[in-house]
Amino acid sequence: MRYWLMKSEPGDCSVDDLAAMPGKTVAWYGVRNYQARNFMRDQMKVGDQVLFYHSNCAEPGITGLAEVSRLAYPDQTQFDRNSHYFDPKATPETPRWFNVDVRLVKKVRLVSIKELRTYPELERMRVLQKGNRLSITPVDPIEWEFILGIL
DNA sequence: GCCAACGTTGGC
DNA sequence: GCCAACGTTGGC
Repeated sequence: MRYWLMKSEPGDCSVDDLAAMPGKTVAWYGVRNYQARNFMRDQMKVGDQVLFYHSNCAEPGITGLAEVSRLAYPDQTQFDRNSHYFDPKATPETPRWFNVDVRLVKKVRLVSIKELRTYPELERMRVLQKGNRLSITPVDPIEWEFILGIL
């Protein structure tokens, strides 16, 4: 089993939005970065554990624990002409973008990026590295355990 | 709103 | 295949 951190803009889908979804589950559509896509398509398994992270907002940080609830399948928005995520180069026969489903396990207290930076144990986390923009990053099991310990 | 960092695009 | 230009991300 692997561990991940997945960024979501709260204006788009906050942890409370996720909690209100049927089955507390959301399709993680809209990823248009190949590295992030490859993580979902090639590595994520049902049951993988996820840190749900609010990005691009007033208080960025971890706000929930979640898990992968469905293996990657073609992102439906790539075929939708009216979608912001429409990709003219993608076809149902040769889809380019994939997404998993993510289910909220539980909401947690906000662990801000500022707080995360205070722990030497977490200084190697991808999300804390300068210039990091990747919306999906692997989390070391040691880091996962440490974070569970401070919730 | 700023801007550094990074990814993608496309002309050559 | 190079690389300048452009677009996006996301903390601040």
